[in-house]
Amino acid sequence: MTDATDTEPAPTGDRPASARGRRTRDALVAGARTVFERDGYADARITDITAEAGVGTGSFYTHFAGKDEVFAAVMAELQDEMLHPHLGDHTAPEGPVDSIRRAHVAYLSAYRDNARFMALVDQVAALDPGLLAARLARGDAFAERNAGLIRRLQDQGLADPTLDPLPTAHALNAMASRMANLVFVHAYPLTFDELTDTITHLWANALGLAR
Amino acid sequence: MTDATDTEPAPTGDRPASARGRRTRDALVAGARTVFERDGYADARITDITAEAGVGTGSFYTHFAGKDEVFAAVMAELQDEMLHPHLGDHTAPEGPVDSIRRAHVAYLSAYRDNARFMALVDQVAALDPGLLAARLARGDAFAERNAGLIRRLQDQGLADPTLDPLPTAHALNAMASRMANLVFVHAYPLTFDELTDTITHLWANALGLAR
Amino acid sequence: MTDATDTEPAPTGDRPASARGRRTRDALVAGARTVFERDGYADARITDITAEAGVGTGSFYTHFAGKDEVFAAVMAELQDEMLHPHLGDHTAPEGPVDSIRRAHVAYLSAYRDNARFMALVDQVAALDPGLLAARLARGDAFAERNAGLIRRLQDQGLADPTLDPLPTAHALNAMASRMANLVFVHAYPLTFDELTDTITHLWANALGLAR
Amino acid sequence: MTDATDTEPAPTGDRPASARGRRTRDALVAGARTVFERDGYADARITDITAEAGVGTGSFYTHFAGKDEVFAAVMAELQDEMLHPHLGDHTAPEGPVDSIRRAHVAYLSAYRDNARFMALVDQVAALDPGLLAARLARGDAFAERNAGLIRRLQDQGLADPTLDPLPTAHALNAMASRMANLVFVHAYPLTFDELTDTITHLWANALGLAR
DNA sequence: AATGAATGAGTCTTCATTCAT
DNA sequence: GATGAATGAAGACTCATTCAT
Repeated sequence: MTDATDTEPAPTGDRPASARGRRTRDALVAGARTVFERDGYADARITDITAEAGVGTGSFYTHFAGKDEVFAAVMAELQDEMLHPHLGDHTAPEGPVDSIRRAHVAYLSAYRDNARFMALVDQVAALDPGLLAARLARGDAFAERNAGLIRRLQDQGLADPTLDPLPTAHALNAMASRMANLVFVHAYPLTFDELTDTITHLWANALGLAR
Repeated sequence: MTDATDTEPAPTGDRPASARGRRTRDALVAGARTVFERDGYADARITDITAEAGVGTGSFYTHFAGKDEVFAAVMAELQDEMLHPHLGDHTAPEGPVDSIRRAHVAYLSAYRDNARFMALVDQVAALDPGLLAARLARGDAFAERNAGLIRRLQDQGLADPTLDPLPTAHALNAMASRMANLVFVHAYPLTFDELTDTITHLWANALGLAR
Repeated sequence: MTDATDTEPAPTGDRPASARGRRTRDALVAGARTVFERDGYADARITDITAEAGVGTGSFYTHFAGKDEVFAAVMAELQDEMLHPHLGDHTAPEGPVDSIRRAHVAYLSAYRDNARFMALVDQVAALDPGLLAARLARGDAFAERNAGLIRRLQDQGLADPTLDPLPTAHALNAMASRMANLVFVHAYPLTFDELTDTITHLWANALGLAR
Repeated sequence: MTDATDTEPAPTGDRPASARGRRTRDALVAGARTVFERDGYADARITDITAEAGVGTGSFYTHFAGKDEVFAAVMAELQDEMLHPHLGDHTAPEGPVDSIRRAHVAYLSAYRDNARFMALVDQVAALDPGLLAARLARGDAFAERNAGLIRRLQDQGLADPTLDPLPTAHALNAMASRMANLVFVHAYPLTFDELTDTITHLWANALGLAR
């Protein structure tokens, strides 16, 4: 990765040790998010980010190696809010359709609240190989989780047993995330509830849960 | 409105009149596609495109106003192959599931054959407002068409009557196009047939066609 | 050296084909020489060179990849004037001491006329591995040539036979070039004739030509 | 001249009073030498030097005003080892040729042991007016000393009386120092003894000592 | 006296676009 | 219509230096 001549301190995504450093870094991440959402990834200039953060130009490079790295930092900040539906605990008193609805309400709310940036993530992932890999890995993890649920529903005789759980999970997740994009980013005219209903309904039908 | 000094030819997307002009323009579109697929949209330089096309730098501007315009020209080239599933004629002797499968085989084949560029279209649409509008409009048209089919199936008592046809069509189209992206662009391990089966199966289930 | 992804036109030291290109390149080389002599190598800015040449900033990169390359071009321009003493034809009617004097007069005149730049060559060679190699190779070639003369004088019984010709040639060349530097660059108080006499005298003595 | 706001400590080359300060300064000088020898003068960064020294960035400026000053400090460290040949005492029992040889053995050994840094001194002298003056002054002093010897040898009838002692001393010193550079820095293939012999031989011949 | 994060002036370099030939 | 050298605005990035702790 690095060789003997590489004596750079190599800024990483790590939080800085000192309180001052942490403050500057946080300001940069916040400023970056503002600028990214306002100007998009390609048009965001480093100096706009530092100006927005109220720090000097050079300070950017104390904390990040380049635009891609701040972007990753902003993404990381959102990680927890941004979990794809993982359908909670299927043994809850609620039925499977309720589980599916609840998970999507959580996911779609998070997407709605961060819509501008979520759109960017899709866009930028296509440009940056590192981000792309991370995003695909995350998609795999979500699908794995949901595939587990599907498998259990099949075992209980509740879901269509002829579906291959993993590809099915991928496909249904894709449906949900693209619809979120369409509605929250591109203002497709659907209320939050209509969106939730549509997705829940289609998941339920697709898995053959309906009766 | 115009005066004697206004000599701008104002390049359009129109085919040039002269044979020489047409040849140059075609070379540029072909070169652009190669370069876009190789380097992506953002990293594609005008001079790379002209070099690939084997024409002079300046000739680019005889035919296009900028990168976005060549991109649109490449897209136009693909337009016909690239129709989303529009499910043919539902009165055909085949059943509705067969119609759905046939439409997706057509769509997925086209996507597979142009995977690299299709990925770009998604990417670039997010960058360019003009392209975005065009893509959304196209998505709307596809969805409208499929919504018509769904409505007819509902009228015939074959499809779940509680589904709202238009949002449903959008959602199921989104599922298909994202899965195509996942498999053909990001090499998700699914054969062409497995992909077709999965999507057809999920469409059928989601619409409640299954018996 | 280059890999398959390297599609750059890669500007070289070659003269450009078009007359316009040649004019621009010549202006840049001339401007570079002026700026280098005025500001030194490290302090010479690309924009100063282009301003001096009366061309746009970008034009620099049409012709050179960087500061080192213009510098090499300026050096090449001087190559012919800047031959180290190669002592002419030893069979001339003049005696060996006259040959030595004549060669040094030529060399020292050239050095004097280009003193400012010659000083830079020494300086920059130490910074740039490519230039260093070129300079050492040139020094080797000069020494080889003079070693040939020394060998012939030894064969004729005129020069000290116990001297190893090649190291001797290197050492005496070094003496001449450093003295030229001292006098013409650092203004050591010696007239041109005094310098010529001193060097010629020391060469003659060192080779054992004196009687 | 000074007012209450003038609190600058004005760092000098002086050793600091406190033991801690002395330790830091010594570490910086040692680190600077390492970095200079590794990266050259122009590419040596202050932060590289402090990192190498294991001290904070700011500490550099407690002890030095800039890169040129550390460089001078490293040079000063070498001063004693680095005396040009000053030919000892000509009244020693040994003959003049032996004196010359002995002096060059001392000089060349010192050069060899510090070759990397000696090369830098030449390079940097050309960049920094202060260092240049110091180096020229030192060269003058060495030449003066050797000119004294030459004068005495001439008075004793041992050396060519037609040579002007001072320019001669400069020229022969130049020859020795450039050959040392060629052999020890640029790896010209000559053993230490061959180099010593060549230089001693040429000095002796040039001064007309031979018989 | 030491620290190291912050600073921003200073350059290099790229590349879309123009236009004389 | 074609050409490709010229252009210069725009931004990324570096690193010597400062200064609050």
